[in-house]
Amino acid sequence: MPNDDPIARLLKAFNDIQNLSPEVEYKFAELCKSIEVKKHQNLQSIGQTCRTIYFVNEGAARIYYYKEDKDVTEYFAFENDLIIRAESLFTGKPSHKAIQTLKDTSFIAIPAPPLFELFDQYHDLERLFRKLLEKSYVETINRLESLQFQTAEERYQTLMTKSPVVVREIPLKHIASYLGITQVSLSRIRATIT
Amino acid sequence: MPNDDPIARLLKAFNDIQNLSPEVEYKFAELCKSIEVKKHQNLQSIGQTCRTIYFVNEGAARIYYYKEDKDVTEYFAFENDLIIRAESLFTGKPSHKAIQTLKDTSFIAIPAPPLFELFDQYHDLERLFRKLLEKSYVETINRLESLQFQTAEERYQTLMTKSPVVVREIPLKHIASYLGITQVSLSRIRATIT
DNA sequence: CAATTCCTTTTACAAATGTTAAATAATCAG
DNA sequence: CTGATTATTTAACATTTGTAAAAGGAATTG
Repeated sequence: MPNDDPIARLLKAFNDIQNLSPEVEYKFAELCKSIEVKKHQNLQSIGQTCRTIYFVNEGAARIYYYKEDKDVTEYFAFENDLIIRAESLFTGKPSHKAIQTLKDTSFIAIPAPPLFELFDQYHDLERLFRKLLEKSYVETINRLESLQFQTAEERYQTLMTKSPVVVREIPLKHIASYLGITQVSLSRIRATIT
Repeated sequence: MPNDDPIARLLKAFNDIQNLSPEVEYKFAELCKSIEVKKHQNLQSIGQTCRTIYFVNEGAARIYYYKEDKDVTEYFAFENDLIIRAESLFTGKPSHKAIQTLKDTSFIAIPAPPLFELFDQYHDLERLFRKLLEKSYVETINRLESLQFQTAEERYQTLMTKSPVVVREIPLKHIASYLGITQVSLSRIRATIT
C-alpha cells in the first residue's frame, strides 16, 4: 500500500497503539470512506445523532456548539486525530454540537454500527478503540483539570506549550472559547505576556 | 450468591451494561478484594503510580489534588461508581492525585495488570470495561462543557439537579473546588438563590 | 456537656474577566 | 488592486470571582 493512501497511513498510526492482523486491517479498511471537505464547512451539523467516527487525514477541524448564541469550540483535531461527538455516539442521543473544518480537510469516516459489529469478531480491533478511548479520556481529564483551577493566562501558556500548532494556526476567537474565556480577554493576556 | 456480597452486587450492576458469562464472573471475582476504609482516610496517596481499579461498594470517596496548597476535588464517587486515577493508570506515570474517603467506605479493588491480562481471554470483560470507559468519558466531556462556559451559579444549579446526593452529603468546600470556585463564592451563590 | 475543632457565612476590598463599542489590522473576493 | 469582510486589539466600564479576616454554627471528642 502506498503511504499517501490515507487509510494506509491511518493503519500505520494505529500500529503504534495496537497491532492489528492483516485480516482486521482489510476488514477495517473496507469500512473506511475518504471525505474531502472545504474550509469552514460543517462535516456534521447540530441536531443529528452521531453515528460516525472520523479521523483527520490532512487539515484541521473543530467540534463546536452554541451557548446562548455564542460559538464555543470544544475540541481541535489535526492529522491522525480522532474526532467524535462522544456524548452522542455513546449515548444515542442527538448532539447539540457540530464538526466544522478549519481549512480544507480530508477525513476518514467510519460508520460506527458496522465497526462495533467487527468488534465481535476482531478482539484486537476493539482493543485498539479501547486504547484510543483511554487516550481521549486522559486528554479530557487533563483539560478538565486545567479549566477547573488554572487562571486564563496559565491555560493559555499550557496550550502554547502542549499544542503550539493550535496557537499558530487557529483563529484567536476559537482559541479563546476553547480556553473558556472571551476573545477580548485572550487579547489582553497576549498583550501582557508578549 | 447472597446479594449483600459486594462482589455479587457489583457483578449484578455490570450486567446492566454488558452480559458476562459465569466463567468470566468467576475469574473476575477471584481478582477482586474488598477493602474497608474509615472516613477521611486516603485509599491511595499522591505520588504513587496507579495500578488499581476501584469501585465504591458502600459510602463515598473523592479524587483530589493540591493546586498551590489548595485542596481541589476532581471527582466524587458513590455506590457502584468506578474510581480510578485515569491519567496515571492509562499512562503509567505517577499520579499527583489522591483518593480519599468522605465517610466510612467499602471498596472493591481490582489490580489492573491481571485484569488487563484477563481481557486477552475474555472478550466480554474487555467490552464491559470499554463501555465503563465510554460512560466515564461522556461524563467528563459533560463536565468539561459545564466548566468551559457556564457561570458558577449555573454549574451549581446543574449539580443540584444532576447529583443532588453530592449537594446533600458533601462538605461545601469540596463542592466549591469541584465546581472550580472558592468556598466563599459558593456560599455567596447559595445566599442569592435561596 | 464542655471544649475544641471544623465548616459555613459574611464583610470589605482587590483582581480577573465580561461587555460593548470603536479602532486597527489582516484576509478575501471580485 | 481595491473595497468589503473578518479578525484582532484597545478602551472604558460593569460584573463576577478571589482573598483575607472575622464571626457564627455544627459536629466531634474527651
